[in-house]
Amino acid sequence: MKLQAVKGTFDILPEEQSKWRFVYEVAQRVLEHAGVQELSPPIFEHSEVFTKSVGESADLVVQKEMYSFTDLGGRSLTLRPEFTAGVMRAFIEHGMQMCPSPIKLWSRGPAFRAEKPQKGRYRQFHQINCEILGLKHALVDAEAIALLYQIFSELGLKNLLVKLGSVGDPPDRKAYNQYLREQLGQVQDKLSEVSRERLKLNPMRVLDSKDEGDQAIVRELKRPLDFIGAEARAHFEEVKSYLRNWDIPFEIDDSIVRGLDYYNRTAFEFHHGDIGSQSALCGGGRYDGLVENMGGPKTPGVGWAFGIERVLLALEQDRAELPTQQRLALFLIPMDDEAVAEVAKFALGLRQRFSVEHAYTRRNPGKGLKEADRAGAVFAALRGSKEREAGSYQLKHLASGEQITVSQTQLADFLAARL
RNA sequence: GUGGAUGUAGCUCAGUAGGUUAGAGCACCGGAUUGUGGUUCCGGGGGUCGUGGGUUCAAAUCCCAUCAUCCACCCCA
Repeated sequence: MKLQAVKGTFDILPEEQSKWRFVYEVAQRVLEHAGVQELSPPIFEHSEVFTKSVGESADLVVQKEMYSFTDLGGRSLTLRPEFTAGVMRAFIEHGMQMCPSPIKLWSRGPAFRAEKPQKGRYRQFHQINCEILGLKHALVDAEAIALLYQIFSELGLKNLLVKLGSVGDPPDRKAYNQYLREQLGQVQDKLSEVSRERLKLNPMRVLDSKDEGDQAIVRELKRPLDFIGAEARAHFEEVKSYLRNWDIPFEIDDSIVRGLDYYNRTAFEFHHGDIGSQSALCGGGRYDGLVENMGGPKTPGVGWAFGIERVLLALEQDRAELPTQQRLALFLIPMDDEAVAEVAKFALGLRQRFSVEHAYTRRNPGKGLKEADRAGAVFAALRGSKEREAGSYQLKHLASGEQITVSQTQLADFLAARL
């Protein structure tokens, strides 16, 4: 059988690297300018790190999508399906609650879920994650959203849709779930099969149903927002007023829900108009109970993560200008055997300042220049017996064809002036 | 997990009423052109037609299975 990448995984090829770096660089700049520090947790953790964090209702769904294995020491380990749990574990393990609040942490890298692959949905995918811990203020929720908005804007994304909602505090959710069970329970036989299933596990997910019959029923019901308590409502209003004040456009989604138990109050998603069924670029929200759930000190927090694959898809869809590979500055062409060693040594010195490649065997000028073109070089420099006598190179600007003789001692400075 | 589409050269794709040696464009290599490139012209290499079975005198083509990709659903920490 021919070897190939595992289902749902892919190679990032050399010509694609620059756009990935672009996303990392923009995110890093925006986040670090805001005092967010990078924390890199391991790619795998004890399985309990993830099972503890997700809560019970999600167990069934979530566990079968995790890549878990037993190592040689008999430990049950899991490849991270997301960043939050690992970051929280690190936060607790290193006693970071002692740091001045808020503690802002970001992470990047691959994560793993055993889902059925599709465009924009892979088994190894890549995320940039951000958590702001230690404060309950609405200002922090707004800042988290603002950071994300700034990253997406600087990347050049258009057609962005920011959806904002609130899932309230735990008692509010309990009350709403109770309400849904009562209301939907009465019309159970009119619901789609999928929704009946959801009704058992997580009634709020019925609101997401795409079935038209379900939608008709759901439209008559009260929304999660109708159930949130006074404090959560005040918090929500405050988040909105910050965002308005900062000119960050958003729309209220009164039925926004979260798959996991640990979320409370603010929940948000960023969507992009047209990248197929996987339109969510990012999800995030507040999770005041999480750190405590995981055995740490009571610590409020807000976080988000976005998927790089989907953001790149969205950028392509928007025809955003992405940086291309950095061009090679100079390609050295040895025209006789003696020159091969000369250009190789010359290149070593020049590489302190420029990107320089050379041919590894003798070339006649025609071949050499063709090769320089293919390497994408800005300049080519030819070296043969005449140049050796003069201690020089024939330096050629490939785009214009302009060519001059430059002494080898001055070539670096000449290049620096012209690039 | 459910339903559907697709799979032929490195890439994009032709090629099926089953029938010599499976094609094109791009890319690659060589030559025209041994001290000056990108154009042009000529030539060349590269395929067990995703894989495995089956039907047949004969399969890229028909049937079954399997793997992979894509689309919708599902899920989405």
